[in-house]
Amino acid sequence: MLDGVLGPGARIVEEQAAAELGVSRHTLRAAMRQLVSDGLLRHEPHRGVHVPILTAEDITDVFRIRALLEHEAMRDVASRAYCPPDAVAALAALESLGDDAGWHEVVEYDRAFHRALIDAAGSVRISRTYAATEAEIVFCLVQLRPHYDRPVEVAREHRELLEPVAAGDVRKAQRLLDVHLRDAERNLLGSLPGVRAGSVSPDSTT
Amino acid sequence: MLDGVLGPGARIVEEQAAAELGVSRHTLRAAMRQLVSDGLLRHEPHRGVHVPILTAEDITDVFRIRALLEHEAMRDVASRAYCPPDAVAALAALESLGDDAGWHEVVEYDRAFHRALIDAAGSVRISRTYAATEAEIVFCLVQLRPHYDRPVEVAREHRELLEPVAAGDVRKAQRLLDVHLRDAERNLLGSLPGVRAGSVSPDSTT
DNA sequence: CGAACAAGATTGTGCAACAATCCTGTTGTG
DNA sequence: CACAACAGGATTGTTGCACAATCTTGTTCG
Repeated sequence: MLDGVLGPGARIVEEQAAAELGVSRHTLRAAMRQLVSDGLLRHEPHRGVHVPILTAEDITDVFRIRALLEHEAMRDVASRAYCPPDAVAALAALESLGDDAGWHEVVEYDRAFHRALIDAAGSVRISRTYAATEAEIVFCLVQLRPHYDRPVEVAREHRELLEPVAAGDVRKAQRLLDVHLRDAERNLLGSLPGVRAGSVSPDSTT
Repeated sequence: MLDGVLGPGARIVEEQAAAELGVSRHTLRAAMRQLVSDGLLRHEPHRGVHVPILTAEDITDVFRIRALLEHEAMRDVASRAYCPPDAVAALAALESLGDDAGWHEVVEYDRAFHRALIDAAGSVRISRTYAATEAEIVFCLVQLRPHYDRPVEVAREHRELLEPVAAGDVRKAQRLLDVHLRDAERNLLGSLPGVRAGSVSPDSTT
């Protein structure tokens, strides 16, 4: 629905958006309610909904709960030395990607890999929470368009991540996951503009 | 909205419920969507929403993510030796309760205590996730009405929990929290009826 | 120049209606 | 009698229009 076509901070006007999407206002409101509860939109009473502007704190916070969930899943999976088939498939897809692969493809398989790990933990509530977090993660990616490594690099890193899982080496798996997530967070924070154009608060020099 | 008046498994018919609450179907659907996203109701397309029936797996799952969130918050708070004022207040309220205090009051302050700990971790997403989990926890409590200790017992346990937090003893705080949560889970699982009356599946002896 | 005010825009909610889908009881057939 | 097809009612999903509540904006007046 808003895979990049709506800039951060953009306001969504119900009637206009409903007409654009060819649905009723009620239906649109229902859909937006869903997105608001997923954290993809912000809602203020009588002031409409708008695309949130990500701050460094937001990114840090997203990665905090992401790390929490993934570490739990990793501990669970690695302690059983269970290698999720979906993760293997995603890894294979990642490795088959050439250097000319699009950014979108890499992100897609990267997501699939991590999601496979999460789902393998066998908790519907962890999966559900991660789904919401994942939505915010791709939201970060869409807004920030960070630097990303060549597919072969990404694939190598994930293969290294999957190795100790299959071997049942919990400690090593956790350590690698920690590095992996910290790298991703740093990558995102690095591409965060210091001040977004047009939104400087002119309070001090009135 | 459904603090016990709606039994587990009960189906909610939109028109009827809307009339009862004196609101429009749209407003009711919006409210139910919210509750569904919070896990308090289940929704199946074209088949309406109904109050979920809790299984042992559900309780285990709820407590799994609850433990995850609380341990993270506990680690954060205890490592700073920070004693959340709201938790202290909740504890004081808990200690002022006599043995004749109602079940509802005890639960209320118990919730406030744990929520204070979570909020003190300073992550809006962790707080948000915990809010959803908390909703399911009280849902468990409402459905199962488990045995609960005398208020003075509950207060003592929470005071013991808060002590190492203030002292900055992360390890001890985590250990006590672990015991606390396992006890609560066991308590709930114990009060889970083996087979709920009226919903036995008559598949085997047709 | 700033505050009160009015007009317009937008959201929040309601009512009535209809298509799509599900559930249930009936009917016809072997 | 058992069973499948079918028709009817019930319920959900969506739509359109309407109006009150609230916010925003531009204007006027002191």
